[in-house]
Amino acid sequence: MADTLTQTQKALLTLRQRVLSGAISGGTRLYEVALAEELAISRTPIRAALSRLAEEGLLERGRGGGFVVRSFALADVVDTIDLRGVLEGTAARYAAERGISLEQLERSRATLREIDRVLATQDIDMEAYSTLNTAFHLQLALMSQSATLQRELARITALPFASPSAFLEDHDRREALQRTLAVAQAQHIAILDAIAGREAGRAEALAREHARAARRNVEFLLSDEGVQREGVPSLALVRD
Amino acid sequence: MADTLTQTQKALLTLRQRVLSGAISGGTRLYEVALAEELAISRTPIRAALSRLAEEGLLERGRGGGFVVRSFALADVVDTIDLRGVLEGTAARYAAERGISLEQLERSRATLREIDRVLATQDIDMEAYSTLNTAFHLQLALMSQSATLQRELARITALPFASPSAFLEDHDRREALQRTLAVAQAQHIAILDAIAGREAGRAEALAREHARAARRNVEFLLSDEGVQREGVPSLALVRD
DNA sequence: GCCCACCTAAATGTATACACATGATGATAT
DNA sequence: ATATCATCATGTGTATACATTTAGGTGGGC
Repeated sequence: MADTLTQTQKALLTLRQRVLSGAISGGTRLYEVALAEELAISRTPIRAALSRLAEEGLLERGRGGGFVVRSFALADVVDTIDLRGVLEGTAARYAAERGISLEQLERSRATLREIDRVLATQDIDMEAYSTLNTAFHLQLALMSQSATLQRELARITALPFASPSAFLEDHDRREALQRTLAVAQAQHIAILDAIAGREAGRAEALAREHARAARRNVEFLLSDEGVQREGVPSLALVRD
Repeated sequence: MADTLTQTQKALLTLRQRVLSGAISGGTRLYEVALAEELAISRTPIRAALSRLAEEGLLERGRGGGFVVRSFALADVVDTIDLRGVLEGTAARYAAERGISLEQLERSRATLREIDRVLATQDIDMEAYSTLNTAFHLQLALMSQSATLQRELARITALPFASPSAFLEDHDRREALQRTLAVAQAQHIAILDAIAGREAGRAEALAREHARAARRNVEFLLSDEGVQREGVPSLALVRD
């Protein structure tokens, strides 16, 4: 059967979920034997899963073997979001410098039109926005025409707090959210416009600034005025 | 005994060397059983080694399991070097924005003075230069005060052709080499000067341009006028 | 009282037998 | 002649027994 999950895949899904949800806190060492017993899976697939989680950047290899859950301070979160901005800025610059096909341009414009449609409604469908937003950022990576850049962006973006659509779920105040999304969409449009107009420097600067909004969001959430961090899935693995 | 290599380490060293040297060409699939027989090591440590090489970016996981040696086209090489420039540019900018300690500044200045000394001799000690050059680039990463950035720079730099000291071994013409190194050293000095003077934009631009020199070097080596690629270790895993 | 060596428990490292998935091959029926 | 299905070869997936390493505690000697 093709839909049967291997033991490695089961372990991978379970452990990834546990780490991302914060069920296992940063710095915790993961012992193969303990996990094997608990998940009723032998050590071999557990090791394979741990190894892949290390590839994803969720675990670190400890000295003398073993794996430890990676621990992220606020500074790490901010730096990682900024780094996404730098990489997306580079992607935008490449897209502008190298030029993109009419098909690519039209596809991205269509995505932005759909986002406009979602934002026009009174009660915004956040899941739809999130999907479309992620799609636009993915298209931006593709427009760079650099496999290297796509790869590194995918790596960074795999961290939940560095994803382009992080921190969208938890806005308690509707009007603040609508304003934020309107600004973000204006930046999307400007980035694509700069790329279409071959304005490389402008495209890069805009994409950097776009990520900066996410950074402000985090800083607000983790400030005293922010909501409880408990309710924010993207921040589950961030330590105090 | 502490100096005894585990089987995994043996396999890792052997396989890494084979991939880096080009003994196994890009796109080749690596079979566990074959490697296990050949290296007289059981499959378990072989798998562990392959997994770590995938983490290092030298192998890719194939569909349906298995590992394949990653294949780099010229475009990938150029993009990766450029990416190093972008990341080092960001490191330089952070260093300038955030400020560095006097100890850090003096340490880097000392490194640059040593490079000056090496370059002043008639017959340049390339190994000494390479070591010092690598040290300076490492210090630049540290000055960023961003663990995230340090991590990503280390990842990129692990690829032989993206290392700051790549392509130093194979210059046939001495005077061209001396000119290249003099320019590079001038850039080093300017970058550190910009950081010390808190000139963030200048620091970033200079670090980017510094990587561009490596890019020009590759493009020359792979052009018709360049030497045979065979003699260039850094390019062993680059495909035609 | 302190330090060093040894011991032990608990962890990872290793080998290997077997299970399972997949794709190639060839025989057979239509 | 071709399509289909059984069979087999070859790969990874999994479990498990055993080896090895190492950290920590405990004892003895100085």
